[in-house]
Order: sequence, then C-alpha cells, then structure tokens
Amino acid sequence: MAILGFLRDFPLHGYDLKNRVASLAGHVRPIADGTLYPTIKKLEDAQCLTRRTAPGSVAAPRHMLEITQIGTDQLRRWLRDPEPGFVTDDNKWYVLLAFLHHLENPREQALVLARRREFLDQPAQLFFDEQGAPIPAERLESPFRKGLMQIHRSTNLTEIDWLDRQIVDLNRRAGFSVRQHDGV
Amino acid sequence: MAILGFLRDFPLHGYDLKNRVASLAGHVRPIADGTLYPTIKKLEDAQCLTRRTAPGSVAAPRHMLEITQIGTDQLRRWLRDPEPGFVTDDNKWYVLLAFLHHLENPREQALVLARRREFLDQPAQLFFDEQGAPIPAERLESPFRKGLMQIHRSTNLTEIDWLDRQIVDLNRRAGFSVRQHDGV
DNA sequence: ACAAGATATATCGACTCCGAGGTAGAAGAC
DNA sequence: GTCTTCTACCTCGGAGTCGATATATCTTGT
Repeated sequence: MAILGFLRDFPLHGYDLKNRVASLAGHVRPIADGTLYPTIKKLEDAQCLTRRTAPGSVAAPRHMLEITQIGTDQLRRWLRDPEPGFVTDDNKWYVLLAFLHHLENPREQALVLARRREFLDQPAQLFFDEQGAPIPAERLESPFRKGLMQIHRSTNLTEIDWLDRQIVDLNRRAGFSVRQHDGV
Repeated sequence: MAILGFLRDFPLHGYDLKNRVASLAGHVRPIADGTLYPTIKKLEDAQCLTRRTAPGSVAAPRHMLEITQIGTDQLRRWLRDPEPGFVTDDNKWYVLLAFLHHLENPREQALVLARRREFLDQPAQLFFDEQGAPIPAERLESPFRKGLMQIHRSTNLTEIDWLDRQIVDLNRRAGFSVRQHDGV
C-alpha cells in the first residue's frame, strides 16, 4: 500500500521508494531489498504500476515506476475498506493515514477515521491477576506497567481529540459539497 | 519474551497465556494458536519452562507451565540487552516495558529506558518532496499527514517526559542502594 | 588505466507467523 | 441420550519478510 501511495504522489524508482517507505514504517527501519523488489514485481504483474527504464542520474540505470489507473483503484479500495490490522496496529494505521488524502471523498475519509475512533474508544485492559480479573492502573506494582497505561491513555486522548476535530471538519465539507451538488 | 514474562509472575497454562499476550501485543489481537504452541514447545526444549499436566477446571486437561531458572536468566538477558526492534517498534517496546520490572536492578532498568529515550530524541522526518528534501509539517498539504506529525510529536513528548522522570528516579534509587551497600 | 565505493536492481534460502483444520474432554440444551 | 458449545492443545501448509549474495553502472581517487 505504501508503494502505491507514494507513487500516487509522483513517479519514483525502487531505491528511492525504499528510503521513503523506510522513514514511514515503524520508524526509520529500512524495508529489506528482498521484500521491496518482489513486491514491485507483484504489483507490476497485477498491472498496478508500469516500469520505464531510465538512465541513472548518478549510477546504474533506474526503473522509473508509475502508478496506473488499476493501481489507483486498488489503492483507493485498500484505503476505503482497510483490513482490521490497519485500524488496530499503530504502525500500520500511521501508514494508512499518510496516504488517506488519496481517498478524495471527504465522507469516505471521515468513515475511515471513525473506524479508528471506535477502536480507540475500547477501554484498554492490559493486565490481569491470577484469577483473570483486570487490575486497574493504580493497583499495579510495576512502575513500568503503570507508566505504560498512563502513556497509552494520554496518547489515546491526543489522537481521539484530533480524530474528532477532523471528522467534524470532513463531514462539514462533505455537507457543503452535497448542498452545492443539489443546487441548494 | 512475553510468554516468559507472564510466567515469571505466576504459572499459567497455554490457553490463559494466549489471552494475556493478546491483550498486550498490538492491542487485543489474539496470538494465533499456530504461533503460541510451537513457541511453548521451543521454550520447553530450551529448558526455559517446565510442563505439568493438570486436570482442566472446566474442560480438557491443561498443561500448567512454570518458568525455570534458565528461563528467568533468558528473560533477563532479553530485557537487559534488547534487540533494536524492541526499542524502535512501539508495539514491541510496550511489551518490553510490561516486563521490565523483572530486571530487578534499577541501574540496568534505567539503561534500557535511556536507549528508548535516545531513540525518541531523533527528529522525525517522515515526508520528502520530489527532490528528496524534507517537508516540514506546516508545508504538508494533506491534513492527515499534518495530523500524523502532530500526534507523533505530542505522544513522543509525553513519553520522553515520563522516561526522564523514571530515569532520574531509578538512578536515585540505584545510588541509595550503592551507598547502603558501601556502608555510607 | 584501474581500483574502490556509491548507486541500483534482483534472487535465493531460511525463518517466522498465521489461519485452517483436527483432536479431545466436559458442561449444558433439548 | 446425543448435540452443540466451550475449553484446551496441536500440526501443517502457505504467505510474507529478511539477510546474504550477486550483478551492473557510474564516479572519484591515484
């Protein structure tokens, strides 16, 4: 998804893609060659991108990659209806967020944000005692577990706050465009 | 690591472990059976844990798992000198944090927190233009990317704040115990 | 002229993990 | 009685990823 998302911005070659993806995922951890190039080939076979050999500006010849209409459609499908992991896994969610603007329709964007919002609303219960009963943060003996829950709560609130403001904003914009479209 | 960490608290059987690990990793996403049971067997072969068959309280017989001295040592080694991924990947870091109290020595605990602190200090540059120059958050056109960087910065500050307080606290405690030990 | 090093693409084997499926025992439904 | 459901454990195949390795090209230093 990140590959198509970056290509949607402008054409790139594999080596450049590698660095851009690396700075996004996790943080800074580079994507291995053995992952990138087979994936590019797979996307090419699926006609999601085209390849044009260009002389390397600095060194060996590059394969400039360009996204196709099929690729754009595929990207939008992934964004519009993300797999559960993309909502519940922080790293994946951030990747999705980085490309959500390619899903042009503000109402659809708001729906995706709402799914994340819903997920964050679930109360986090991380630790349980021998009987399986949840242990509240104040009862935890380990200061690290206490901090873990504190940080978790605090960062969740930050994100929820941002999500709510975005969702309102997007729906307002969607409302305007509907009214314009209806001629009201 | 999570398996040994939980067992260090008290003996558990596989099914129970599964649920406890699930509520920690990512969030709530259950660990697959196909991952858990082979891993338990691997740890047993490495003599990190022992297995005792007990009648199931509700259904089929359980295998109660108990951590051994070898397992405890292994756990402490992992905690003391974590692989890079455990410092740079949020999910893995949280798992590590959940069991860091098993690394009893406050000075060693502080060192691990310091590694995370150092990682968080690196300025995050997530997006680049066609020429490869970094784009500051204010210049980003996508509100999602802007929010992404805002949230990233805000949550980092929260965690850094907590880390600093913990590190000071742990070093203070380490200092006391050294002085006590020296008879000062 | 030639070696060294950065750029750039590609492949292979090993490893991890998951999901689907299977076994089996006990409790509760009808 | 037997059927379903929940608990509990286990295995296999496939998908995905990584690290090592190989290759080609261009620049720079000597």
